[in-house]
Amino acid sequence: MEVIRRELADKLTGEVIKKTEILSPGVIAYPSEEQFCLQIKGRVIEGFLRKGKFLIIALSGPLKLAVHLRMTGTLTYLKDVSDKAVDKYARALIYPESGGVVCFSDIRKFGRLWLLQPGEEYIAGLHKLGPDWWNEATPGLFRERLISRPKSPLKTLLLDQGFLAGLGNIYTDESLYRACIHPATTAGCLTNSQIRHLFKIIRDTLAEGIKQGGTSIRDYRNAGGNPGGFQDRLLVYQRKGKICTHCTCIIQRTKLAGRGTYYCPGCQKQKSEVGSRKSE
DNA sequence: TAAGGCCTGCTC
DNA sequence: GAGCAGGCCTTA
Repeated sequence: MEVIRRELADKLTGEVIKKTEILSPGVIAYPSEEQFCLQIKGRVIEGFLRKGKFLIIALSGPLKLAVHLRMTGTLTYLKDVSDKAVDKYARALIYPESGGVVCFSDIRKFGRLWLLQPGEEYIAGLHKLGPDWWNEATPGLFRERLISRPKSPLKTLLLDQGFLAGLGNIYTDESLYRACIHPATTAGCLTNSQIRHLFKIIRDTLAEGIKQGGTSIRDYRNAGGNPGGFQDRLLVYQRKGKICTHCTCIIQRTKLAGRGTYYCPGCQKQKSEVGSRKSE
């Protein structure tokens, strides 16, 4: 989402919204489709913010357009408005006055848009988000929050958007692998130096993902409609049965916090027994 | 905290 | 046909 935010900010800041087409019922979470189209028309796009996995488009008024892509959503800016350019999973189209179209597509129909007045941020659940991993988190804050939930497994905490916002399943597994920490390790088991190390690894992993333009295992596309490159750099995620890049173990897949979870049984030892890598 | 639900498509 | 998928909400 950070990749998309940056691209859209470059292309669309200062544009005026001419009209909107809703192609799939239910894609507008709030307000009604009719009110959404009515209220958004003529607004100036003033800026692009992000909180966790939400994109927040600041509009004149002031209004906020919040977008969540969930699993398979994409938000692309197309210069060509013809039907050929808009894919069959397009759910909503937003037309800037100067041409082109912003296309919200979503195979699984989980993604949603909200048009919010000041004070209505809670309707999209924005108030439940913890500090953002990229913009707001600090090692001290991370430590403080880990201490408050000592019995929770790290996999659960890192995926919890109310704990700290922005990490999904891929970045969680990749970060824990890179930090040599088993995903079931409980927060209370970490030493201060491990906390600082994990914090740095998570930020580095996010930085690499952003630099690579995101992770396109299947459906993710950036705002230009192009795939990212981080999927080629994944070290554990979706590598079940393959050999660990650091030891001779086979990458395992299990289920934790209700999600498919990949780890190396050699590098990521369970709980109090923390793994290590001589090469690092 | 775990499971089910929302949806569709892909892989095995 | 079964199981899985970059997420998150509701219910039990």
